[in-house]
Amino acid sequence: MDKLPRTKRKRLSSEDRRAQIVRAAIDLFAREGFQGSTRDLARKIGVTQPLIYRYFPNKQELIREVYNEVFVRKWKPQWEATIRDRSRPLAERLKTFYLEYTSVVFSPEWMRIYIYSGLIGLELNRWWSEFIEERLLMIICDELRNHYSLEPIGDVSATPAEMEMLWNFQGGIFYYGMRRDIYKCVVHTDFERYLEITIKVLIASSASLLTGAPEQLDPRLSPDPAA
Amino acid sequence: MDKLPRTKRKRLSSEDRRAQIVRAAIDLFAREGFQGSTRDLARKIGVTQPLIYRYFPNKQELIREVYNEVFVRKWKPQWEATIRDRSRPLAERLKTFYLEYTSVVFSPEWMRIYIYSGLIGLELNRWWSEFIEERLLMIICDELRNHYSLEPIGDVSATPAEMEMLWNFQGGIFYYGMRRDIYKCVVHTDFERYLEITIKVLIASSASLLTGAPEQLDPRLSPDPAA
DNA sequence: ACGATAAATTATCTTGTGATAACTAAGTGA
DNA sequence: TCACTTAGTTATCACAAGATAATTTATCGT
Repeated sequence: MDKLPRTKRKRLSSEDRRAQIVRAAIDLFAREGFQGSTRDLARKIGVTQPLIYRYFPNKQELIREVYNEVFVRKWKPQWEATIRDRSRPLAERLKTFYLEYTSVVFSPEWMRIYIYSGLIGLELNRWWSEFIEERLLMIICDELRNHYSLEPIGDVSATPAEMEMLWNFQGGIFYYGMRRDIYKCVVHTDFERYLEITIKVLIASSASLLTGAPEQLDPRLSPDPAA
Repeated sequence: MDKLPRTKRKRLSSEDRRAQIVRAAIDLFAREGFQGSTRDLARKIGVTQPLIYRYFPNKQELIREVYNEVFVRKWKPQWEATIRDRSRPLAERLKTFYLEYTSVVFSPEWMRIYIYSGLIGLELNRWWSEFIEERLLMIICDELRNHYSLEPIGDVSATPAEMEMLWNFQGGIFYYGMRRDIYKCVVHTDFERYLEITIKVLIASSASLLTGAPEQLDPRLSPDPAA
């Protein structure tokens, strides 16, 4: 069919070709799930299908590599420092972090592959949830406690109610992306606004959870919470 | 192989067989996604594979039937009345409804098929999201406004901020089920407790959204909010 | 320029799956 | 009881997909 010019078309270095295959695989699997065929994959990058098997012993290994690329390599350790930087207000730190985080996570590749893998039973999602819990939610929990001047997480571990509150927060953000980017639903506010609201709700609800003293939820509609 | 006794093994009525096929298909597709084969399906119910094609012209039609069974037929219109029943406190109505609702939705079949279909691009999920928005969130919005003695939704339509707040609430509940039943993560509180907390947060956050007056979030940890 | 190395292709095997057509036999009614 | 209807089976096709072996050829060091 569309045979591209034969000359100058071949012989990438081993590493380049491998990287190219992984990139194309991410795109393919995000679109069609892991049943996307190696033939389609090969066609996408203009090589023959058996070439894939020079770089990956089987399809499973290719899928595993896609995982690493899409999930593991995209988590920036510096994010943890951003959330912990107490020279800035907590709400601001959370907003900064989540804008960066979602700029990675709110992509069709990330979300679709995440979900496909969860359904296919590859235990990735549980692993990722545990990762999020340890590396993100625990830190936020710590900062929320600090915000209300309570003991850090090191001393008293997060309560079930705290964890669920944080998961509710995290889940809501994830679901916003699902509705907007996967289901293509109409969302009612842009993400930044959504984030502002939901962060305020988080901080306010932990107020009552932690101190028993409710805090103003939405400053827009009431006087400055300096009271 | 395991040929079952030949006698007395055949001739279900057309309707019974059809229903049996759909039931088995729900189970199969929930487990393996829509690429689950008609052969596996037939084997499950002990008939030959071509028999499926006496009841469904092709696999797509079978999938469509699975949809109807799993989603459309399981929504109970009376749920809407439950939420609207103003003789009971709003928090109580919401809890009652969501306990019933999640007794349907928090099943591997429902959730997995929901997600598979969303990824496969069968527009079901968008359709369902719109359904939820119209038949559930709008009603809750109405009741929240009534709770704070504001105009009903008929007069002033839901604001973007209200819709997102409600989606955050709904999404959090959905995500709880995902983590618990699909990803098999450890959840930190049982669902009933989670529901109580999240309903309180919803009502409290709409307080400030609607009236500007914050409400007590968690009565457990503070004095009676009669102050 | 040449020959070794390895990148890439061709040809092919096997298996699984959606789908169809022709045939078989269980139940039912006159 | 016999024939008619139809639930169910057998046999088979076409094709897509993972995987392998044998072969070809681009490229690079000498």
